[in-house]
Amino acid sequence: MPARIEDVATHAGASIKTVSRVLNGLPSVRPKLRARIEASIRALNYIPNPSARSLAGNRSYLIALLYDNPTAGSNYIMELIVGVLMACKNTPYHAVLHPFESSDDPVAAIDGFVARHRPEAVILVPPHANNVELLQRLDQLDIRYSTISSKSGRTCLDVGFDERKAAAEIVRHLVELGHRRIGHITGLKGHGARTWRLNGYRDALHDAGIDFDASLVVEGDFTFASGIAGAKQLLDLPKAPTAIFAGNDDMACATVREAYERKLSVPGDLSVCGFDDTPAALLMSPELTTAHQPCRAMGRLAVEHVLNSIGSPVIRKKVQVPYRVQQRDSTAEPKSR
Amino acid sequence: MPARIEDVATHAGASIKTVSRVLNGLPSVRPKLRARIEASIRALNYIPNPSARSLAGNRSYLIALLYDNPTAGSNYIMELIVGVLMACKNTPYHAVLHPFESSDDPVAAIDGFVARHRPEAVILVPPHANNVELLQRLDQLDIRYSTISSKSGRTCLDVGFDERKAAAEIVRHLVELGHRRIGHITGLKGHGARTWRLNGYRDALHDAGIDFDASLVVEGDFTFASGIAGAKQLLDLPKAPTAIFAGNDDMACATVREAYERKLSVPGDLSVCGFDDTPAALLMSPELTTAHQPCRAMGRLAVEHVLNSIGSPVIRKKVQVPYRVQQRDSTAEPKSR
DNA sequence: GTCAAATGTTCCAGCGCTGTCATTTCGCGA
DNA sequence: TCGCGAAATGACAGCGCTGGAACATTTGAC
Repeated sequence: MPARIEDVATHAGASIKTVSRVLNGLPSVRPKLRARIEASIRALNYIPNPSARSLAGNRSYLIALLYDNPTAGSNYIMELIVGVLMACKNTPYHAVLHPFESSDDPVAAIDGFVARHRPEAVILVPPHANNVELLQRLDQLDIRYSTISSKSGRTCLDVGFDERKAAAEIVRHLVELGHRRIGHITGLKGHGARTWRLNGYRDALHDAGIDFDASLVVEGDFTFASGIAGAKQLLDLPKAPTAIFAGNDDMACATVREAYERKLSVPGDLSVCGFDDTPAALLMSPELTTAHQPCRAMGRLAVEHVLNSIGSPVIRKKVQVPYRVQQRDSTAEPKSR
Repeated sequence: MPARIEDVATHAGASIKTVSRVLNGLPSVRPKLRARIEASIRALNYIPNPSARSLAGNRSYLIALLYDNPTAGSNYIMELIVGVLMACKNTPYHAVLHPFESSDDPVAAIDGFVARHRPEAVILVPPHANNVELLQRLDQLDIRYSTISSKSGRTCLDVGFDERKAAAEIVRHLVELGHRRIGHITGLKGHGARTWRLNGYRDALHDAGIDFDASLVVEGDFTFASGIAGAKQLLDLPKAPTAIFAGNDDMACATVREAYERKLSVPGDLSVCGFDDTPAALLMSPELTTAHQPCRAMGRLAVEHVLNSIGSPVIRKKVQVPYRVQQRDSTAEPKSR
């Protein structure tokens, strides 16, 4: 049987309540007693019983991670999870994963989930992070949350990185290589990522004094299939682009595939870049030039910030983590300049 | 304030204890009363307080998923997690993820984890699933566990699929295309996957009446880098193979890369197949022929079986799920036959 | 119709901790 | 040295549920 708080109290010659104070980092314990109690805790290898703690304190010590049901290869979520778990490690909090379809009624899903687990904090990933109704419901329930890369302004606390600047940096890299006709396959409408990356693309063109050509921007939805369609559309253009900036890595892979189908070499005949730096970016041949999305850091920060905000009034702020553009082998000078 | 068990009892005109029996599926409640109580539960939208339940019943309702700290792109774990979460959905159990380095002292790590969370069941993924010391410790602690694809015979309950047969099927596919010189890049020593896949390779050669040629089998460790090294070694052979069966998809991707470096076309000059069917297999050009590893199903089954075994004596059995060989575009007839 | 066995129900204590509030101790100035 | 207010400490109830024992009711055999 593991040690209980009572055992620690006896061992340290203090009262249960005082031990509790030490455990919870409350003030009003003299340093000397505190040290003695801490020693007893270590000596007895005492670990508070989480259930008893939750019950008595009416707290769950739970952080929920809400994300869309991953279809396949959601490396993004996996990395985020790693970051979240790492951040929880040295806290009494513990993460509960809750994947759920954005197609279901999200507010009802939240209500059910909250009733069941009573999380003290929630972390939301797009698309849920963009769902204003959902965020409002959480505010109503007085549950602190932080979002990852939310495009919604009303978010309580958002962690992300400057996707617009990263996209611009990628496109600038293409411009510097000598490309003038640069295509873009966009992400899915409604996602912040779509807008930011598209805007970054436009920024870079503008900075380089290249006129925006609407025919060089085609609609995608972040899937491989949409990348194929987008690449076809761009490469069928009377004056095809010499480089394509795809809105994410999957669509970039699709673009490479379509280029190969047309016997175009990458990067010889066509430069391709993606966005996200998924593991596939390194497995591809050639390795994909892309922007590295710092998922682990974002997960970690989301946890740290949201835990800080528990018990405090709602703060609204945006936190940005550094990103990195990975120049690899899928981009090169255009053949004819 | 949410409803408590007492409210349900009052509402249904029964005692608290009887409601508790209904909640826990215990016998000794007349169908009529049971139905009335169930109606009250729904009417009041009652959900038992998990902390109170755990505290009073001295149970945690926790299933731990132990895995190695994923370096990157661990789609395998992600899919497993999805399966595990799905299986927990309609049980009172809830999953705790615990990634930890296999290089640390695993037994100490387990002891710490168990002390903190007191999981009622544990699911282990390789390499931890192969760690006999770890499994013994869990037996000592009287914690039921199930393993995924463990190569250890002493495992309590293992969920996997017939990797040997799957590998043989892949190699047979190459043989049927007309290949006679088929190379193999192995997995990391110590992993069951390495042995099973290698044995499957040998089985298929044997069945086809092709003599085993040790020079066609080179050491890999499941990483991309080792795949490059392995492919180099095989393609440098005086009589290079016309097809390479890599021990996993990452090494297959590396083989494709190395082929491209040498201006060999895939599958024209060299057929390549992998194993696992990671998302990258579909993003590659050409799409990779590979064996689909049914991770979700394995995660789900592991949960279901291990939950059944809680409270019962240890059962030792192996459960196998169906796999699927995905024939795609990275394999074709050899050029010269 | 009777009685014992079987089935179903109620009562009560207590799981291990925290919150409230009463009590003790301390530090400091007079 | 004493007295006082503030800080430190402790006693106790109770969080919501389950387990076991005691009690009540039903069932079935004769």
